Amino acid sequence: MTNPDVPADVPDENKLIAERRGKLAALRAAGGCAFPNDFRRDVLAADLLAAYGDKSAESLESTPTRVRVGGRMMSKRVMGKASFAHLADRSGRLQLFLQRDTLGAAYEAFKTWDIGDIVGAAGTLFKTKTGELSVRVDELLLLTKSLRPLPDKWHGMADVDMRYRQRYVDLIVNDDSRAVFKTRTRIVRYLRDFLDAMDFQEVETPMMQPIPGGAVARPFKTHHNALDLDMYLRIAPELYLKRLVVGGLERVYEINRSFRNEGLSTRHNPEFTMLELYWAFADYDDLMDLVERMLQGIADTIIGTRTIVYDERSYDLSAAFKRITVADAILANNIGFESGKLRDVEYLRGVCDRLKVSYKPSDGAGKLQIEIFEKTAEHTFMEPTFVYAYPAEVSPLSRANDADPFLTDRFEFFVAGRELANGFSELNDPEDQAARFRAQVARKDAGDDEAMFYDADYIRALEYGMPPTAGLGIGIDRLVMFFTGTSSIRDVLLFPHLRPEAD
RNA sequence: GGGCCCUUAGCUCAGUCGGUAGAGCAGCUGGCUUUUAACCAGUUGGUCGUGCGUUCGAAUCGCACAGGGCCCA
Repeated sequence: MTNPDVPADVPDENKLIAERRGKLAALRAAGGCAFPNDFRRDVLAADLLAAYGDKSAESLESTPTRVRVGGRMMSKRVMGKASFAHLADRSGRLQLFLQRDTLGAAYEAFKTWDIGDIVGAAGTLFKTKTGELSVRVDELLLLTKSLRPLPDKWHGMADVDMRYRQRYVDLIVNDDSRAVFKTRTRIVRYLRDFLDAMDFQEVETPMMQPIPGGAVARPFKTHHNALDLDMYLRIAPELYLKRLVVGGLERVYEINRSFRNEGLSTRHNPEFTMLELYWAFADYDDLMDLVERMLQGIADTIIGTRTIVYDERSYDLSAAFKRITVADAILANNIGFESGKLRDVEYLRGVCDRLKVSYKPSDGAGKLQIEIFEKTAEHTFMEPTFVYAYPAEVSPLSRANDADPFLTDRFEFFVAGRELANGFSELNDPEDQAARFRAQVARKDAGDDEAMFYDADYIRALEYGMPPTAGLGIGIDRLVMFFTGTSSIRDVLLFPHLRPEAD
């Protein structure tokens, strides 16, 4: 019953693991290689199912097909002198049929193998009585012994905490988890193809920055020893990408991580992936059209339909997306709001008080408008909607509107009540930009630790002249959430950040 | 940060009124040459998240802590 080869020096270890460790020890003791790396497979499960799944049992018998397959054993059914097992490789699953009469000693060995072991097998294709394409195996090898038991084959791994902490187990066991990450990869691939086709150049800019810029957020701080220099993990690549536009790279983009020192939630991870692109000789109207085409393209190409179901609601991406100004959104969602007082600081403070929204004495009408907007309007945008004409006060990098400099030519894009994208015509007036940086520094001095730093080199770059440019940021994690129907950002991050595991 | 809920075998979960801990899967032993949540018989496995308390007696009641989930800010 108990295996005599179980080592004595792991007394506290789980019995199931000890059992498997004993089998591995026996394998080593028998000589030969316990972890061989000379088995080569010549085909994947899914390719076989696609090519031969529809063939009749007779045609498979009359023209025998030899295959070599390998993967993780996911199930094992021993019926005396014959057995079935399912093998999973990166493409899918395939059934093996094993008989003592053909395999001999290897068959007896197989009976001691465990679910989770990595095996290699060779044989010929056939169909079982129930019509499942299978391999009649005549060569069988154990390639990697698995020491830890996998979760219940039927229920899988349900504990969400464990799914995030031990993603490798989640990926082995949960097909839909694997599918989400496959879709994520394809969406990112699509975005690159889309932009490459428009002659955008993909670049990589610093993630460690002496002056963090490009967004309003609290940064992570770190230190470079050799330079004895405090540095920050970037909160956005924006200012570096626009330096490149100054340098003549008229169409650039970057898809990579930014870092913000904020709390964790179902919508926030401290590191997250953003697409940022900068497009010279274009404005924010062009960006809205581009976002529309991008999302429709993802729907068509990756999802296969423009009707996206998210959180039990369906969203049709076919029609042109709605467009509404921040001011109109406030008026539409605050009954009795006096439209003539949208820029009246005292009036806006009164509205904030009624809404129990906190604000700072230094907040102007623009900032107060956004507080009211975020509290009352933002979550109402279920259908895909561009909200535009953001106040200059909260848009320190956006170009002022020509007709009304209180506003900027900026939009944010919402769907399912969540912000997915932020775009604007870029501020390329170096004197205006310098003044806005000074205003941000004043906020920082007043205690706003999310306010921006003054970036003198960025001003210097603008002074060489940046062409009229439009810039866009898209949160890739949230985008993937929307298209995969997942409700937590942790479901679209392979290794989301969690509190450290207790001992 | 606040409120509510969860934590029991490797996994998925039961556990009544406070009275010495249960199932299925996995494992182990035996049987079974076309099964597919294979089947049949037998069987091993527990710091009931951690600590303190109430009690003759705590998985169960109370308090604190840890981790997680949902809602709110």
